[in-house]
Amino acid sequence: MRNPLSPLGGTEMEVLQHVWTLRSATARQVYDRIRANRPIAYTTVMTVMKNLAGKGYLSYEQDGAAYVYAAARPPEDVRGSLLAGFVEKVFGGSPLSLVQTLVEHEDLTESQRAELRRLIDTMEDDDA
Amino acid sequence: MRNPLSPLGGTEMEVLQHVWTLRSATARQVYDRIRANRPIAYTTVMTVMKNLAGKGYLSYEQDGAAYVYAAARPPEDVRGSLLAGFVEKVFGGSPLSLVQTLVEHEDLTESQRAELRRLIDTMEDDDA
DNA sequence: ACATGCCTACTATTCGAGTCGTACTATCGG
DNA sequence: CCGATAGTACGACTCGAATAGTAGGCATGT
Repeated sequence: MRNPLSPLGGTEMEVLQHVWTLRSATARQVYDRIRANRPIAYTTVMTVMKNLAGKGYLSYEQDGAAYVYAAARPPEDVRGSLLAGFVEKVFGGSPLSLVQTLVEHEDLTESQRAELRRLIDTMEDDDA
Repeated sequence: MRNPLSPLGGTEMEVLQHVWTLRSATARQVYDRIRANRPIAYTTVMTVMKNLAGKGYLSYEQDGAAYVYAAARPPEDVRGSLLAGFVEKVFGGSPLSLVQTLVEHEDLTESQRAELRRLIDTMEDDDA
């Protein structure tokens, strides 16, 4: 795909999420966690993690026989980049359209909406 | 890609956006609009549009020699689905994390943030 | 009638994500 | 020292998105 909507595929994101959650993880750990949800081969997880390392999303260091992977870039940066691309390509660059769609499609609870408001208030306080 | 992050690629989204904007469009019209931004072959646009029709995103009817394409699904539905998948895969299913990242990474102007607040207020009014 | 131009149909190629198998290696308990 | 266990390296194959070339059809003006 010469022009992907996202530079990361579904499985790559899945692996990344697990590593982020665990802070640092071996292929085995990630494999076990994914396995809890769906079938996948151990070698597939390994390959994906190596690819992610090759793309600069993960770093690793050797611990005995195994590699221990950790985030090479702050999760928030990665999410931010992905989000920016998504807003651009799906919502024509309008973050507001995105939020509008979000509140219309996702069923937010009362408390979630309150939280959302708080978030925006905080943001405005920040640069006030 | 057996497990894509998004069911649509970058060029497919690009074409879709143009058709949505134009309400209905021929391959030629979309081709011209994309051409204004980057080089692409006319036949590529045709192929993509046909693919999108095959996937149920576009419909078409014959007008003389040419096909006129139009949205087969409401843009908001499509955006909603894509967004839901995105929230799930990139933000672990938390719309709030997404918004948080949004306000931190996108440089929103004062008026955009005000608009954002208004959006949420409206939402709460709606189901109150 | 015919060339010109625009359209479609069909086909092909490339590339990356996803998936996994096999073979090799290293570590550790006994 | 040796087998079992667990890890790595490497390679292979599929599929879909992206890209585009070529062939053929149908109008229209001269």
